[in-house]
Amino acid sequence: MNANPGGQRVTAHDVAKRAGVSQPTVSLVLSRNPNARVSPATRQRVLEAAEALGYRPNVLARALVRRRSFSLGLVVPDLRNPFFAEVVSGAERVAREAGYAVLLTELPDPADLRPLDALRQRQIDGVIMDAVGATAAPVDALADLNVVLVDEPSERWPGVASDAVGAGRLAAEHLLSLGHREIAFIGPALAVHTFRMRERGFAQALRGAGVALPSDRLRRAPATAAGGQAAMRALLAASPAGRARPTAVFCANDLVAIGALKACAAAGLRVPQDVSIVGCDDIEMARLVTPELTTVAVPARELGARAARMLIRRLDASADERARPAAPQRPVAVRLVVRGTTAAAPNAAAGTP
Amino acid sequence: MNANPGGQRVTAHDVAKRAGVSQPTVSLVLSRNPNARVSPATRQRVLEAAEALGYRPNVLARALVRRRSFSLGLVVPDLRNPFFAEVVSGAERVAREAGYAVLLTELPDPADLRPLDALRQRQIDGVIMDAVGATAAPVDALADLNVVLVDEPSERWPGVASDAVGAGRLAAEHLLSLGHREIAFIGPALAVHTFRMRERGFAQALRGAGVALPSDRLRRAPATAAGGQAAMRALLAASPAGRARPTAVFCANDLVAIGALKACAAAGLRVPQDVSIVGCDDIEMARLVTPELTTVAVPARELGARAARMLIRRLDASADERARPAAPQRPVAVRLVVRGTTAAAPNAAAGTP
DNA sequence: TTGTAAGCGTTATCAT
DNA sequence: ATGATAACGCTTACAA
Repeated sequence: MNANPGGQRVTAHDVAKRAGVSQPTVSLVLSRNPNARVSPATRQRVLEAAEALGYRPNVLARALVRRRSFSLGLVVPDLRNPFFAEVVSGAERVAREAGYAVLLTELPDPADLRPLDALRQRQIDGVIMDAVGATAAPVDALADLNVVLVDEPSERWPGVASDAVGAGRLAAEHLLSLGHREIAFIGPALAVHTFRMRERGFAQALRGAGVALPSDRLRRAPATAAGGQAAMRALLAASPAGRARPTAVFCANDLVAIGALKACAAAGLRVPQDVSIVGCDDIEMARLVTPELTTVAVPARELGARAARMLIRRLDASADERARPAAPQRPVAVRLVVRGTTAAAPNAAAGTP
Repeated sequence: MNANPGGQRVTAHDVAKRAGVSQPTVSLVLSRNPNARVSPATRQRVLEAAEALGYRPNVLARALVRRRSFSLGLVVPDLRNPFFAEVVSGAERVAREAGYAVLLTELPDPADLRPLDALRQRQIDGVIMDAVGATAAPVDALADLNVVLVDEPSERWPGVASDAVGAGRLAAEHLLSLGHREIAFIGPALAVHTFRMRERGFAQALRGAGVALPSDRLRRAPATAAGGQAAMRALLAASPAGRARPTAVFCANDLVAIGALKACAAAGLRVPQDVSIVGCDDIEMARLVTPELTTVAVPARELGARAARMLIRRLDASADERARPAAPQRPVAVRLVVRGTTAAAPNAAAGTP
């Protein structure tokens, strides 16, 4: 059983026979560098024979002898997160157009690194890893593998990242320019680098403008809609105590912001009249909620595309080039997208930047 | 250059040398069926040597000789569509746990089938294709390939599908039971089978209850939020003519429904008091809009998982088993999820089923 | 310019 | 029970 389930019948040998040449000649004309010179006549015959037989080279065999599989691993925690889906989509497109196959794997449990091993056994030329807290565990699971990290800086491996500090700053400047002074932040614990930087950029910009971000206005929550909802609820509940309710909130990503938006609606607060909300990422969903979410757009797809390009460039480079650390990349620019969830602070003259 | 970019140093040969056995013996003890008998002593030595050297078999070499790559193609039109992302996620998990690699490729242009060829050259054992209108073009691009289709019935290849007719029926019954009689439908052109069936189930159930679905209440629109928004706007604009405005709308998927929801908000209509909306799919977004979307849940992840299981089962089957058409699968069940966008019809006693 | 020979790292079929 | 030996389909010297 299992005789040839994959299909694939005709080999370079068959083509050679039909063209009346030797098998290596077929290889020479079909796959190799253009400087391998072969007489136009035989080249023609080989091409015709290949065409006639519908020959498709066996990439696995080629990989075996060339020790290069032209395939890339692509590792994300969870494809259902729209941000990761964008990254994957961008990376896949670049890889495909460069002739690389993409071996996709989710890494639901960052402690279980067997998926990485499976990729290595398949002789991937390199791997793109997104937000897997790569700083910690995988050090030896990734040993002697060409790695490019997305949104997770590392001394050991090159990577691409968005301008997370800038994202936080943009959000802060926007809210400040609308006259907000009572401002809160909702974001996850500091483990994930990108979130940490967004928070830092935001806090710095506030501080620079002389606006405080006291600890009771800094809520930690999982980077999900449910997390944002709960945090916003807590924020609103806590406020009556002494201080005024915040008039604006920056959320570490759009899902959190959308959760916060729901919490406001549930509490009978109007957005943006009573409270302004700014998200981050600009996932599709941001345009689908009502009011549409003001957010900082992070080009996730471009991030994935860049990661793939960087990895492929490194693979094409010589071994010693690859050995020395890559020049740090400029972070990918982000931009503020003003939509419907932000407005001038209540009881304050706007436009005082 | 390009010397060994993939890593991978130690081979079965190295293990054999260290264990003092022949290389095939290593293969025998490590990879093969348990009925291959080898003395406990040598087995032990081989295992130790492999462990010590950190040996990882080269799956490509294995694939070459076994003519079985243990890798699957996974083809979707667009990963950024959350429904497809779910399908991919489900399929990937099953494949991974069964020891298969997943070669993911987007097929942005259904007319350009080169990505399929790239997969075939990599000797995939089979391929899962989602909603690629597989009925038309790919017939020979998929020739002698093990194919499983998702949500696209075909006489030629087996597949998995959700109960699309049932989805439409559930939506209709829900609206009817709420007392709605002035009902509209928004969906894309009839090319995609699943959408066609949802529409059919919906229309049939209405007809069965003696409720008409006149052509001016059947709007065609792309299966996107923008499409739904435009269609809903048109629906509201057209209504004043003679007939009463519809009190309820069923949308072919959640994105369309969310667009419709936005159009209602823009028109100053309250949902669900003035108009009820039902979506289909139950993507995450459905719970994030306000009010939360009533919808028919389609287990997309389960769909992907089933497709992978079906494909793998076929691959494990004998060639002649595979030759005869697979028994048609029961469609995956769907279920109504009542949330906030549906309510009793205005000016009508509810609960008259 | 082209054919011959060797080998990539496995598995599979034999002997022994 | 284990070791030679021959594939698998291709690329890459090296001869001719």
